[in-house]
Amino acid sequence: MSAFVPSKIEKKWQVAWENAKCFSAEDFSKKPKYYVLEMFPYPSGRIHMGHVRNYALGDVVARFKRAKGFNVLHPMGWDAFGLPAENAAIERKTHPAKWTRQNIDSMRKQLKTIGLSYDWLRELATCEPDYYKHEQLMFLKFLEKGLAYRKKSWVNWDPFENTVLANEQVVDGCGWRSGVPVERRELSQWFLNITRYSEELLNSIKKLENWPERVRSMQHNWIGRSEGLQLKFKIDRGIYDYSELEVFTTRPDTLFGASFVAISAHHPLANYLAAESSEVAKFIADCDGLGTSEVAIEQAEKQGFKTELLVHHPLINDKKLPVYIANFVLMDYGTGAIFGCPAHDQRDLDFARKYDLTVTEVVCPEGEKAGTFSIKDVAYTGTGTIINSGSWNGLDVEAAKNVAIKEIEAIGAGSKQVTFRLRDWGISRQRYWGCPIPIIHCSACGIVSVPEKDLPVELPNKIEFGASGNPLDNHPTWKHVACPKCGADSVRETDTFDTFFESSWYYLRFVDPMSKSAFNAEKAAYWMPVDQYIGGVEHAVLHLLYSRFFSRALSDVGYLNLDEPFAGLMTQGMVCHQSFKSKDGQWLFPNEVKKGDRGFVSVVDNLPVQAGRVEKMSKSKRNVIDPEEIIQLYGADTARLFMLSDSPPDRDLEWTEAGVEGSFRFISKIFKLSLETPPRPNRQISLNDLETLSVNALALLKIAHRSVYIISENIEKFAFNKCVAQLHILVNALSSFKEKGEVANRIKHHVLELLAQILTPFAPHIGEELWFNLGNTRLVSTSPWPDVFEKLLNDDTIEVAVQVNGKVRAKLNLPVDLPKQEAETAALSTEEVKKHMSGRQIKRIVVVPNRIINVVG
RNA sequence: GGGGAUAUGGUGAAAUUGGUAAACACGCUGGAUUCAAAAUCCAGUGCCGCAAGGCUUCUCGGUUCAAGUCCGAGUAUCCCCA
Repeated sequence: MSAFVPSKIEKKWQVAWENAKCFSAEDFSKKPKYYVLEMFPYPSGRIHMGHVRNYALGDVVARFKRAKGFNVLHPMGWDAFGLPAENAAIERKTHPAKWTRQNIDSMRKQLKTIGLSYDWLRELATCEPDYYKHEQLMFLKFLEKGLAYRKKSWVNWDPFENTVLANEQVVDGCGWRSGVPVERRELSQWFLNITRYSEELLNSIKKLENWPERVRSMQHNWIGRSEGLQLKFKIDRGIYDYSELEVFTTRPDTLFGASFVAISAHHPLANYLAAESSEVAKFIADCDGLGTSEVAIEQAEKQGFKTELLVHHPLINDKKLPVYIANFVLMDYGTGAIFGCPAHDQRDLDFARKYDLTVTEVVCPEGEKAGTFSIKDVAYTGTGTIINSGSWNGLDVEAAKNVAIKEIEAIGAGSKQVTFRLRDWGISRQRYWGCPIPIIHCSACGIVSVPEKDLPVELPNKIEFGASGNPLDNHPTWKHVACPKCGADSVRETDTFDTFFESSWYYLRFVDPMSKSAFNAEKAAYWMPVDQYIGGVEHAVLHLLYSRFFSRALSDVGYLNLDEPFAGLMTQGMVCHQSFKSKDGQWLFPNEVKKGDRGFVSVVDNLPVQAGRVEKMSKSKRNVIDPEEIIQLYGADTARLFMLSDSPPDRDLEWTEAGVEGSFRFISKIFKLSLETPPRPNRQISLNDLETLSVNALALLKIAHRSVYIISENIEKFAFNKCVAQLHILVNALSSFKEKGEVANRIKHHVLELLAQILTPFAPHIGEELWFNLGNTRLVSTSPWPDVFEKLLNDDTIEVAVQVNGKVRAKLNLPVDLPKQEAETAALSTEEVKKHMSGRQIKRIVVVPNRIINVVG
């Protein structure tokens, strides 16, 4: 018998699929449409196991839906702009475009060895002018509608990468890629007005029923809506044009506990003061060292600078509060100014203790007495009864908030206000390898859009890297251009878009990838939304939120009519592997380690190796397995099957050698079955044949049809691990079916065909091989999903557990739906029940039909 | 500090949503085959016990004829937010 060599069959079927063009999506087909999309990869040069898992998951869905009669769109492309290409350019002296395109070529080649059912005709790469020219036009349309604008703003500056980072790209005060502490700088930046949709983006989360709850709540928190009061404090002696200071608070109920007012270091008032006092200026400069992330600011020690200003408390006559400039007040949240109520806010309390300010308790928790309750080092932020607050005393916190707002509104000192945590999206990046922003700066006309006929603004091909700063800005000629309005010498915008711009609309380009416009609106209406989107949970906030914003913004400027781009979302867990460290503390690759008699040892010197945690595969920890090697050794089907076995998709998966071997054994077993297929019978079996079958043949047939049913159900639920378990059950049943003869062969042939069909979404190559060896001429990848003989799903008898006082004492095979009376009789007549009930009275008998009989005594 | 998730054999995990806990797989043990090994096949495998039997879903308590599943309190790990 010939052994199973995956490379002998896999290539063959990949070519067959390509020749048959069987995975092409058809625009406007009569079949119902289904759009399944996996997050497209950054072309780093090689695929990793995370990709294999992601795409194996998507391919199960795509192949299943296709077999179920859907017109499936399942495309793949490349998120091709980004910093690594520039780093590679510096390190290896290759051009980013060349490096990127080579990477795409080798990754495409690798992906094709996995046998994924993509419509490759729709492939796109975001670094091609044919792609990015459309987003330049989108940007100009956003600009016309006020959805894009330019403002000076404080940004996180990564001094290593010489670029601006979004808040989300700052982790623990450091750049997410560079790991270098970020600084604050003020720059003119382009912004997209995502906050215009804050309320809408928040409310629509409700509609995303097929998204994981976890992602929905992360988006909810990220947008961060809060209701509160915006109120004005009168400044005791006005300064410049300031006679009032406007603050925002979510706790208007604590107004009587206010003991100071604090403004951000970037508040305009602080700027005025800095101009006059070098002390203030120095304090503000210190604050800038903090970065702009909320976490960094929160963790830093609270510091303030006491100004000479005082403000009047709006509700207490003659009460004046000092004004501080404080490092923990954010300029771009609310009004950039707060009032501090130390008793009921921890930051305010820390601040008050440090600067010796009064602490007045105004909320009394339940169980405390108004006269004796006092705050020490921990602020009380819970609910309770209002005290020390004049006429508000006795109200609860919620009621007091409403009263406070009403009273402040009545005296004209402020109004109810809704504030969001979500900020507008800064999209300017000081980089070469991104989409140029189609703007020209003219000294006479100001900011001028590049006329549509001049699009795309392409990146210059010749470019120098290495000097600090933006390579485009350093380019000798590229930025110099005549103003489209007046013809004067002008300069181009040299910033490029944040690469999240490209990924915010690529799902729309797949709908119509050859279009001269961004995409055809009818095609978008046909295909959108994406029915099932699959990718890593690390994009739970940014990419998904930006995409949700984009579909709305593009609709508002006339591209289409769509709110939510992704109807269904599935987030997959990480692919993990054990990590190893040598004696001298170096991380080791898995193939540098072997299992010895006592734990792990190095393959080089047999010295013991320290086994580390099982954690996400990463280059830095070297606990990586290269998919290409796995596919060469075991084949794509094995790799795919392993990815889908055991762990549910949303959980982390541990890559183990033993597990892969197991999957390989299973695929080999099916290969063996495919070599011993019975001859193709001259007619298919039908329900009429059932009575002529042997017990074993009927049992096999039942298992097969149940498998079809169970696997169909579980694919819909993404419980692919349960599907694989059921495939094992079916294959085990087939291997132990030893009957010979014409009838047995006909059953076996039928069951093997079912197996080929339900196996194909998971392991398509061996599926095709088996299907072909059974005598089929059409590809299994294009065959419809098999029908279930419903009749075979149920048995005549069923095993029922007999309990005495809740403990299982016996098991009975009873006819399905046996009347309760008869079930009781059957149970009571068993030896076990008699034994355990001896000397007891029967109090009651609980009968759950087809499940359980519980005798209580 | 707030919010959320998870906790089941040696391991990854199932459990028809309140009804026979541990399907399926890995690993392990024994056997067959082999000169030997690999591969393959057969059998066993939650724990304690020779057995009868008892115990078992992180811990403690509760509801119920019946709890992995529901309720209350706690512990541990992870994630998000501050």
